[in-house]
Amino acid sequence: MGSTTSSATTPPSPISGDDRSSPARIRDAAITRFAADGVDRTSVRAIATEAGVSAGLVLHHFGSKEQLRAACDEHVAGLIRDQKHAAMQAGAGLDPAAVLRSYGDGPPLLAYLARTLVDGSPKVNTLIDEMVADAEEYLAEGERSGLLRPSDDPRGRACVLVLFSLGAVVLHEHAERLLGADLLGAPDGLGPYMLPAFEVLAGGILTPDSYAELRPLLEDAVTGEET
Amino acid sequence: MGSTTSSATTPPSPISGDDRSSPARIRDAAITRFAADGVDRTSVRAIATEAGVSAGLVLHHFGSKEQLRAACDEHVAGLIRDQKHAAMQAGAGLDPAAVLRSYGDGPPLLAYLARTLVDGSPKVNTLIDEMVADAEEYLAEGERSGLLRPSDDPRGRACVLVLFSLGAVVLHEHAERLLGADLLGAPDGLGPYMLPAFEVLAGGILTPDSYAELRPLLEDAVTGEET
DNA sequence: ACAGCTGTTGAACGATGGTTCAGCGTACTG
DNA sequence: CAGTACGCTGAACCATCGTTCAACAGCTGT
Repeated sequence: MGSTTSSATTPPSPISGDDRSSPARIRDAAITRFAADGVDRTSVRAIATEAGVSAGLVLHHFGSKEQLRAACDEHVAGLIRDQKHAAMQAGAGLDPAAVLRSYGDGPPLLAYLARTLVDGSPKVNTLIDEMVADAEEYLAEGERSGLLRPSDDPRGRACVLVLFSLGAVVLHEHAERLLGADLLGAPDGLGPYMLPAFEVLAGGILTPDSYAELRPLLEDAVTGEET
Repeated sequence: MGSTTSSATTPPSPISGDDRSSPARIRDAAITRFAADGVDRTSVRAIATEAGVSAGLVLHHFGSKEQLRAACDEHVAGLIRDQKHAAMQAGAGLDPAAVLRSYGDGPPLLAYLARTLVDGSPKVNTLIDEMVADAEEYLAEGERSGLLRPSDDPRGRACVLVLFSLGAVVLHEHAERLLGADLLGAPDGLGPYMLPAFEVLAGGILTPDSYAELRPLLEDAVTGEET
């Protein structure tokens, strides 16, 4: 769009009110586009347009699309870590995705994470590992305080809870269609998902009697198959 | 690769022992490649190579890559429905993915489903809706028989359980890394995931006291935000 | 004022991929 | 045996995309 005739005092800040440096603008534009359309369906030119720069500048700053993607992974992982540590001071508990929904202004972190979780990325993998470790610690703490039931396999339980929570985030499109719940946005609109999820996770679905009855059956079935 | 000088009695069955018709071979090859690499990263030529035909024939039979993808969606959805109805005679219960793991010989249905769940497809969407409806029915039956706890929101509970189960399947790569569990293969190797998952889903993670205590808090928080 | 550096652009190149098409061989039909 | 239809191939076409490169503008130091 030609505002080429206007002022243009300095190369930076060519379009609207965004006075950050070009690399930062490009990185956030890439995160936004990657989150919305996926990495493969996003072209370097589309990122450049979103950032208000030329395609050449994107490659000039980041070398290649793959390196840009790696930079986005690292940046998002860092932001999520910061957000998480800030939330740990407060006391956001079990849901590892809860701490990310409050992030409103910047790039769409949860949507980017949902994409990257299925595409695969070493940086995000270690982030997930950290989430599991944090969850395990949280669960142990809740166990000590009498809030949570003890588990036969604390680490396994932490892994499963993280998988459940992030899996629902990855399937946010279906959660929207099935329940009308927006898992990516602000905590508003979470209710239709959060209430039944809490019911299931808090109290389970089995009656106490059938739990005691079915438990050894499953253990035998699984261990019997693993010979 | 010329075996053009040889026999070639009939155009079909050009390579190894696969006497199915070319469209069926192409469709299954596409399902395999789509499941392994994703739709975007799979070229028509790669599908043709996997099926042992030329790229032109793929488009000759299916019109376009997108129509081929739609045909794969429909075929996989049909196979899953058959598999599900066959399993309903037996009695495979809660886990909607369990019925698909037993499918060993044909194309990788679960892996294809995991890809398509995030890419989005109308055909698969209605399949998921059916899974939720089936799960709700199963849960109601278990409720009546005294096996399962009653729920304040039966449909919400069914949705959440399907989301958890399919979400874990979509994140099978992380389940493998975190737990060493293979969520796509045969029921062997499921143990490291299934045991803690059963523990969480069956009995919940909260102690009965804290459940009764926390429950109204969450309800107030959610409904209070939804004004 | 001159040289040099940095940020930036626009055009161009090579590769890949989806799609089209003319032609070839084989099987059925009259 | 002639003719038509069909399955199938290989080459070619065109768009898109990642990437490279020469050139340009503004700032900086001398």
